Amino acid sequence: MGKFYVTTPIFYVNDKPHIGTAYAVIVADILARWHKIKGEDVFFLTGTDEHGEKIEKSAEKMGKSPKEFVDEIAEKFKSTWKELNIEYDKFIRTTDKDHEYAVAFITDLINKKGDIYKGEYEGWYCVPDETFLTDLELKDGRCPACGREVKKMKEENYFFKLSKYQEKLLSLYSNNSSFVIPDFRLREVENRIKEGLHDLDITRKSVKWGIPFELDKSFTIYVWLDALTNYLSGIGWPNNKDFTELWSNSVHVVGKEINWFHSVIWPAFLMSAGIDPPKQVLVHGWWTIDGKKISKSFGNAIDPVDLVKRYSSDALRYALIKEKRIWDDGDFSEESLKARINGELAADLGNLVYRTLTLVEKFEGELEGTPELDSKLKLNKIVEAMDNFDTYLALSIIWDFIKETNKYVTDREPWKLKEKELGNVLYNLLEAIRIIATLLYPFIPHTSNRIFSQLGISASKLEDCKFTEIHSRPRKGEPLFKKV
RNA sequence: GUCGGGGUAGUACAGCGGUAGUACGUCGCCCUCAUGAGGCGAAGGUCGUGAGUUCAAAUCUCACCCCCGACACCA
Repeated sequence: MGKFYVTTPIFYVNDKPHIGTAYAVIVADILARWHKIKGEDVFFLTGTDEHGEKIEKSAEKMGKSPKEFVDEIAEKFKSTWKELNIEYDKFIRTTDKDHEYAVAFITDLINKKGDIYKGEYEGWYCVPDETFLTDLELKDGRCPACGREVKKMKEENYFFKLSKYQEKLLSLYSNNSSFVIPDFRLREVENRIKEGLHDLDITRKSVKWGIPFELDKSFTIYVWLDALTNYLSGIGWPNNKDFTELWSNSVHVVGKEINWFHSVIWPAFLMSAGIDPPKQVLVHGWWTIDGKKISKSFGNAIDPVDLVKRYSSDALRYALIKEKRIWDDGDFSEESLKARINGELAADLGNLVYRTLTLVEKFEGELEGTPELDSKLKLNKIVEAMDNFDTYLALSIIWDFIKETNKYVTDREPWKLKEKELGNVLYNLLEAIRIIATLLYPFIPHTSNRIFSQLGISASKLEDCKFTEIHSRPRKGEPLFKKV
């Protein structure tokens, strides 16, 4: 049986979940469920990144210990994912003991390889951002990220020999052109590497809230070596010996701002530790809200839980996927969400199921016939699109089939038919709906399950997406979507 | 600044060498099983600007303008 391992970024607990974080998790959930209906053995990992000075300070500001603080926020993330109907297998926290063990372990492997050295950093440091900066990076003498003052620093630090892996990384990309999806993100990273890599600082001296750096206890491990290792510790590395089967089928869903860390730094760490790189990094684009960038502080950072409560998790999931391709940027607006609920979910899909089941309930004959709609189903194209992570295209092709099915109703005018002729049309409609519900399951699982239940059947798999025989007696239920 | 993406119908996008397409919106028609749902049709674009290559350019080349992103802790 095939395996599939999908991860989301682990989210920094200094912030609440918003539409952007929710998006990465929804994409991963859709991929996970897609592989499940393909009959594969799936593992879906998400979690939270909980170390660092910012967390320490935020906790202090709220009069809490860092541990109390991160416990609370981790719960907030978990409950949000529950609202969004996210079916993850494990929620990892970087404060988990087994994760901390794995980080110490990989650090040791990298050190034994001779890739860690003590060096001296001289330059600028932005305290609130915990970031070292070069002269070039400063903007008007200030931190380019936050605009605050920087101070001159001369500090000993530990470095990872990233520069040593320049050629190896480039050959990883040329031997595996789909390592980073989409390809322009691979080129972006490739070009930057060709400009030259410099070694990476991997420790912090001033930060207490972190994993101790075993080589020198006066330091803690800085974010990337800690956070990235979650993808291994999440599936039981280093003690789980058969983690390789999952690992060789792994996909990291990440935002474009952290592509560099996942496509360059992470494989370099792994090469150093003697572990294969993940199979693929899927880089998603960003959302604007009503045309404006998501502001970190407040304002337009829409709460996904609020949207779910006012509409539904399926409506939100559908709208986010139907709005843009994964790697594109796009705009989210409640207006467009409503338009999709009314025009697509309610009118195309909901109404199709409802009108069909009304006809079925009035009909007393046999639900059997000859497949007539099967030629309209472009199953291969859907599978191909999904395998290329083009969820947008896949969903569009499924929707074409829904439209064809509605057209079939108009063309065959079942309200004028009776007996065998009517039974044949209803047979075609019910089988089409069953297949539609199956294909939509990864995207809108709750709705699919409601359709299955109205059809009187249990959930079906991708291999069942063909016209067969009907053995159940469907019963009409509530409309799937109400207009808003 | 360097690198990358983009600029196509009112809006969102696809097409990437051979008579400009899809969805939504707008307008008209048909249907009545259905959630005022469904189906059909029409209007609407000098494809960012300028030059070049070609029998032929949204598509290739060059220059320019504008928008967005990455540049080492923004999902």
